[in-house]
Amino acid sequence: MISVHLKKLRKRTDISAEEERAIRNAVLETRRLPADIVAIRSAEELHASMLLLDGWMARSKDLASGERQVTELHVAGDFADLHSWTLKCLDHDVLTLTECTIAVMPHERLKDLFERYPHLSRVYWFMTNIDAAIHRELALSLGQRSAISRMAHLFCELHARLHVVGRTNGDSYELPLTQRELAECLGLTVVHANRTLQELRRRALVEFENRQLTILDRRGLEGVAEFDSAYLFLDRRTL
Amino acid sequence: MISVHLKKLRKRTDISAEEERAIRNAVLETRRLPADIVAIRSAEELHASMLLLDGWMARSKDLASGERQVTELHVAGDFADLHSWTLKCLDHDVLTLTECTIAVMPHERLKDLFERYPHLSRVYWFMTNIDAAIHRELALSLGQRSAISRMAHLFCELHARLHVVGRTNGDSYELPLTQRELAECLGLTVVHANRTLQELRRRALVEFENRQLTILDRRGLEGVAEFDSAYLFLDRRTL
DNA sequence: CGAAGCATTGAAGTGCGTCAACAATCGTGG
DNA sequence: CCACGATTGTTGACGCACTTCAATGCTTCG
Repeated sequence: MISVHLKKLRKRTDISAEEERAIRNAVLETRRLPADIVAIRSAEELHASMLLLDGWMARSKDLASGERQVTELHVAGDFADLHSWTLKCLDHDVLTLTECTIAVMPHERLKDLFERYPHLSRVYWFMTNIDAAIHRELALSLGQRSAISRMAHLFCELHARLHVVGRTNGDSYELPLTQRELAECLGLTVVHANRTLQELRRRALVEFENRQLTILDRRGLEGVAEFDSAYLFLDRRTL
Repeated sequence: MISVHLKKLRKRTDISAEEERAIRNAVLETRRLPADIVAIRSAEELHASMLLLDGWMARSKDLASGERQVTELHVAGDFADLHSWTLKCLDHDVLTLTECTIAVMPHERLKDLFERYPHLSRVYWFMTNIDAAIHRELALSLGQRSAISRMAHLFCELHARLHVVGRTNGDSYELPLTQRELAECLGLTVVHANRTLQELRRRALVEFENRQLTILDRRGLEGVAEFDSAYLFLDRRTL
């Protein structure tokens, strides 16, 4: 199951067999989490990071009024909170959106792993830098893109990220989010997210039924989104 | 001059004399950059990172229409693009907002530094994680906060960050941004940024004259902003 | 001193939010 | 298997925060 994570890493750089063993040995246990729980509460002290092997998670922050912003979605292969290993506690909650399978990596083991394998230290640092790049693209969306462009952009990004880990089916992929959750990712109200989605359907850019998102017109969708995958750093490199 | 950077690090963790020497030795040269230039263009190949010693810089991304979003402001002591050492090229531009003094740290030397001092590797990884936390707080602002709350939040954040490096004067600090640049940080138009600023003045929360920002009512401002400095990780820790 | 950038103001428009109702779907227990 | 309550999706009417456009005065600095 952890192979989905190695797939993500190997899309970007070489990981030796020995390094792979070391990564696998850093896993304390594999666990299942039910859907719709707060897996990590903001500010709570942490001693392990969670590698998401299956299911969907989200990082979210909220205001006193209850308004919530999802700052990043996580799919199979993502480290949901690798940053907790230096931060010790998080500035946001981590939620499960579906039932999830996670691998638990104690911070102690991560420390050993990174000291023993400086290359892996660079690889994972690189991965957290990609996370930050995703955050910046989100800021661009929330600050400057229209609702329809924002939503189109999210659909493009998720396709690209899921493709890396082999979770797409042509131009289609499973997207188990409610419109409320979608709205929370996009800084919109549910009502407007609904209307925006309808507009994307009306323009024959996407379909979204039974938790399945299908991109009908890739060029068109990417055009509306001004999507350019460069910020996902999908090219191979030496680290 | 690099002492401002060490100040920032030592606010969070211990840096030994030997480590300090190593950091200083990683600097190839110190350089001055004029105001209002693109110091790094997005996607350009990089071989060194820039440590900002004096002046203000900004990371910015823009859309085809020319609309621009500033994703982070940088002040004295900040690494403007530490992430370029694993990313090789950036997903955003780096601009100078004022004349700047920077220390150039070649990626080769950073690699040596981090391999020789795993502790520093963790320290700098931690710093990039703080950057990401700042990004997430920005996403919350852009997605959920009102214009006035966003602006109040930015003023609070900058005060906290400048305080760490000793660049505040009580509740006052130099803020050499035009209203256009302020607007680009906040995802607003210049006109509305102007009106929002006036509203903050009208409520006697801040003054902003001659590039000098003064917080008149800290509690009030933090209240409007829902500001909580936890996401800046200002406490000391062992890494 | 003139030109260019910057701050400010007013009037009018609009994208998205709010409120409220209802329909469709889903999960659960009887 | 159906009944049900709860969650999710959809629609309409209306309101408002922010945008757009356009003009004017104010700095700043060659």
